[in-house]
Amino acid sequence: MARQARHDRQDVLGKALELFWAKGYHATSLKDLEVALDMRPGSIYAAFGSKEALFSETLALYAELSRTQFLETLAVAPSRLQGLANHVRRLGCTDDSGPSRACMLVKTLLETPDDDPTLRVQTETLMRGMETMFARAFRDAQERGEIAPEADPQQLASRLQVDIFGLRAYAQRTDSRARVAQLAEEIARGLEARALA
Amino acid sequence: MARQARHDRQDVLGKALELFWAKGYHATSLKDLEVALDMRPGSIYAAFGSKEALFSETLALYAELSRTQFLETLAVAPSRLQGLANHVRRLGCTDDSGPSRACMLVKTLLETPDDDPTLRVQTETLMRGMETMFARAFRDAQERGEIAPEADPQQLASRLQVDIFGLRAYAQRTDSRARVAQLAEEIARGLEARALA
DNA sequence: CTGATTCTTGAGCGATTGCTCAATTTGCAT
DNA sequence: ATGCAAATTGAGCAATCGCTCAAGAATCAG
Repeated sequence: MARQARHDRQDVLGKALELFWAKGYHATSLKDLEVALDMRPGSIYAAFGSKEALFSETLALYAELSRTQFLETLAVAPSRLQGLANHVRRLGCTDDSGPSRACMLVKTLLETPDDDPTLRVQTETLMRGMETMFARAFRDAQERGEIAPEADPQQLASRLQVDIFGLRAYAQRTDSRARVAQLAEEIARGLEARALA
Repeated sequence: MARQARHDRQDVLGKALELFWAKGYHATSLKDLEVALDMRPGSIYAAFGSKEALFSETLALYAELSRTQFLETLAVAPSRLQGLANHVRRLGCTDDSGPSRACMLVKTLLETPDDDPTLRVQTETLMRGMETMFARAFRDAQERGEIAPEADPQQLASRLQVDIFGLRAYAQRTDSRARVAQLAEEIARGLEARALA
């Protein structure tokens, strides 16, 4: 046996997430990371391989956290449709605690060149995963008779993702928390309006 | 008198727009610009002052073009509400001619750090201008009796901007033109559904 | 032509980028 | 204590970044 690592890997990833989420991939330098992670370049590269690989792990962590948050909201709600609506409401409450009001996946997608073979594919995959989760929730809602049987869960999921992408980009635009919350509320009500009876 | 400039300024700005829109501000290097503009660094700096200043002019041009495109669509339409709906439809038709499917303003907003004193403010201002234009169109529609008199034009404009931001980010995500067009159609129909009588 | 004026060039500046690696430090088993 | 192995360090590499400026090229008036 030998020396044990000074940092917990998950802690480090959390710190990196905060930084990358706030500044974006390109604008974050290794100097920034050295400070934020309290690690020297050698340690960072020993642990993660490259800046891109670290970012990649960070992005996966972000998606996992988002996923967990959504599933929690869904589990607590009295119905699937209510869960979906409350998820939107929750996204609209910009409690200023997060590193950015915008979605990290969207930020990454928009700053990744079309021909990037790695980050781009990963981002699209994670987004597709999110959408699939939404679609599943809508399908469940449908099977439970919450929404019309002729509705298309996949289509509803795409539409919801558009709304969420837009809402969070808009949240980055404006300083008015109230307006963002109002928009989230409107989107949420739009979902609830699909409820049967 | 003396030597005349080799390049037309508007042409150059157009080329720069194409590049910046496609790659984003950070990911575009001066080498890239030298190639795209067919200008050497000295000329670029003599003409525009700095990379950021050039980007800024480019962004303003983008906003102006967007504005023009919207007003044209609005002018052609049989009603204000139809014009707004058709604008969304037009955005959904990703003809692949543009440098990117996403909105350059959103791309810029999301890659600009919160504390950037220049680009950030400009981007927000241009976005606000867009929203105001939408609000005006909704107000006109209201005065013409196209939509309910108790509707809030400003709120409708915000909601529309959210949809557009989302739609175009989603367009960047997926390869399926058909789905993007379908989503645009759905958003457009949502607008038209507000029509009275 | 000459001179004046403006535009263009491109080598190269200092700073920063992502990253490497030999040297060092640390914690464990013995 | 001693030796070993793993973790950490930080000076510094090659490449690139945005950018400058003295020198050259081009176009006018005379």
